[in-house]
Amino acid sequence: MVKITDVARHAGVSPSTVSYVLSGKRSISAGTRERVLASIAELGYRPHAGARALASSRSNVLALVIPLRSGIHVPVVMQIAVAAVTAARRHDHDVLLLTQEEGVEGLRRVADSALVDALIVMDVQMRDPRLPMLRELDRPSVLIGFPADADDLTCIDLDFRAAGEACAERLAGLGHRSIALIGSPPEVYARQTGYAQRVAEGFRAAVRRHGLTGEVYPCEATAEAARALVGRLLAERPGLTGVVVHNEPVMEPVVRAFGAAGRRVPDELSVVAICPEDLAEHADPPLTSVAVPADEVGRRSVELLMAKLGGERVPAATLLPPRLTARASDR
Amino acid sequence: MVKITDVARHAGVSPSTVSYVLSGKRSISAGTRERVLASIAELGYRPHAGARALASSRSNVLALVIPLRSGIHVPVVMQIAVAAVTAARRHDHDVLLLTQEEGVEGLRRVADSALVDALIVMDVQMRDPRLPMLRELDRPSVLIGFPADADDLTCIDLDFRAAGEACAERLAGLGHRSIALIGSPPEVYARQTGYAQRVAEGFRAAVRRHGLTGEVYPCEATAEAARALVGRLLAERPGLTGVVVHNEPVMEPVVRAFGAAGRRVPDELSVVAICPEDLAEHADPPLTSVAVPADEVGRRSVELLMAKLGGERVPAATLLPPRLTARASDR
DNA sequence: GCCGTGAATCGAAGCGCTTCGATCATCGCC
DNA sequence: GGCGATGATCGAAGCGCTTCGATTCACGGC
Repeated sequence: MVKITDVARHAGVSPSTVSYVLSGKRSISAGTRERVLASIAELGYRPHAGARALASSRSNVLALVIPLRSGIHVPVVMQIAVAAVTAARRHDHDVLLLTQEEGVEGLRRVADSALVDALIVMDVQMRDPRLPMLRELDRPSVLIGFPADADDLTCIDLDFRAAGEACAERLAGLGHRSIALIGSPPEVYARQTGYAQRVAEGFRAAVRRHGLTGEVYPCEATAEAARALVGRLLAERPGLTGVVVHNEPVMEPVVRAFGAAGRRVPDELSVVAICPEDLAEHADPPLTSVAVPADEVGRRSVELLMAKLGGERVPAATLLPPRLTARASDR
Repeated sequence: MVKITDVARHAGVSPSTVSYVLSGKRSISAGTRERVLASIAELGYRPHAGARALASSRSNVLALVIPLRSGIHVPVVMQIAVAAVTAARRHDHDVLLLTQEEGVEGLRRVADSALVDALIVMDVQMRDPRLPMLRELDRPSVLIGFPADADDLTCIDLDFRAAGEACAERLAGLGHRSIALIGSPPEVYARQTGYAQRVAEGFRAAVRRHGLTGEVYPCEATAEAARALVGRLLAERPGLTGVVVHNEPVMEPVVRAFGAAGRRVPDELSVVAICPEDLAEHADPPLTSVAVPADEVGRRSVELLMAKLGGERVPAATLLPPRLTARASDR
């Protein structure tokens, strides 16, 4: 293994000079910098991560806690994770993967052992047991999702309330009077996951404001459940002309089931989805949708953490505004 | 921050004794051990990860490289990742997440900087550019997937050839004479991803052995593509009575499309899938399938690495035998 | 009663890096 | 022409842990 003293000797400088070349924390003459960098390249030197962490009390690693629960759409989680890793690398950091299962204790472990400098926690619940721990930790964190009592914690997410609202508004604007929201699986509402409730709230608010008929229907994330629900809607809500779907695995089966019952999309039924952009684009027909900006959530979580690590103050709440893209599923 | 000297003082022993209590590398009297453990608990001591890594030249972190490519089923990747993290924790290790994007250079970086002790590389291609690097690295690695030239590298995966064979065998055993394999998207074959080719090989071998009619049909991972392909099969292969599907997003649309064309599953068409167990179970009808054992792959990758880190010799190839579970989609 | 042996513990060195103060040369300025 | 500033570099301390002798003590065998 080649170490900093090897580089120093090879370049004819002291180890501290090599360190300063690498960190840029003191000025170094151009000539010396060149020589040192050349030696580093020639010898293939990589600073020892542990030694660096020990001396600088910075590990350059972020923790990312991913959810394991049912009812959440796995590709979105993955997309956030990949975006976070990519963003972290741009800031010369790496990402340590933790599962929900590790719980509160896991957060304390990686923080107290100085394994990580900061934490990103996904799928935060309204009353999340991890919040007290995150508050008392000496390391910065960012929550993806909004708990009931966020106050001093830094949170980020799509503004799901506004998203639900925007979808209902869209249908109202197109003249629909009887609409429905096909939402997350019942267990997601049951465990007080903020985003599902907020979509429903926003939806209901717009329904009220426009004097529409509109209900919220939770739905299991299976094609079968989707078909069953569509059957029920056809029976109970004969005048239904517009549907908002916020449940990825169910979107295509819903469109198909309505079609099979003679309610073709978009001619006899308008559909608006809340889902990742690519899913809406590649659907048949392409769906008018509010994008779930997973990439942006992942990337900005990291950027918030970097700012905090740099001593900057950041806004406590980052609510990404919904962007609705009109496609071929409504009229 | 509480450190080992604090614990030592509190327990009335030397730091080295605390260290030996924790590592178990030397014998410690029961009384001393008790006292030290009590002090650790009382003070809430956590060894500093960086210091430990520096002194012991072990970081207790594994790298996991996940794929980003299209055509691979995201939930399987996630399942492997979660299983790997869970298994790693059981062995007191953590997992660092890397993306394919980091490439060969990323592997060298985390290995040479001693950030990780060992590596797991997913989605290995037949001729994978990362192989030479992995060979010359001084750290152990495990590949998920089999490259063309694996020789000294440790690899693990489902035996996809045997899986393809088992599915065709199953249909042959039920008396079907004209069958098809609906496979991965064309780009997956094009980039020489071993598993897709191996399923096809196994399928063809069984077809030949039983004198069946059987072809392989790549298929994009969209419902639309599935319906188009089913249309084509109905036209080109009127005598078709059995189908093997190895393409998760397409399974349900295929069953539906055949059903819509009057070829109900299982009465007029038998379907056998290669997919994760839960997907097959929750399909409608539940599908006879060979399980893709993502959990086991993740878990055993970690166990192989742990064995290697412990100096044990491990088999170069671990081919998990396919397990076919009969359900309601064939007869 | 002495010695060898093994168990239990300690002290000190050292892992590879960062960082702080000190040193020394250079420079512009009054 | 001397002086404070500024820039460039060095040396040494120290980050918190593991590990390698060395030391001490108790005990059994002869």
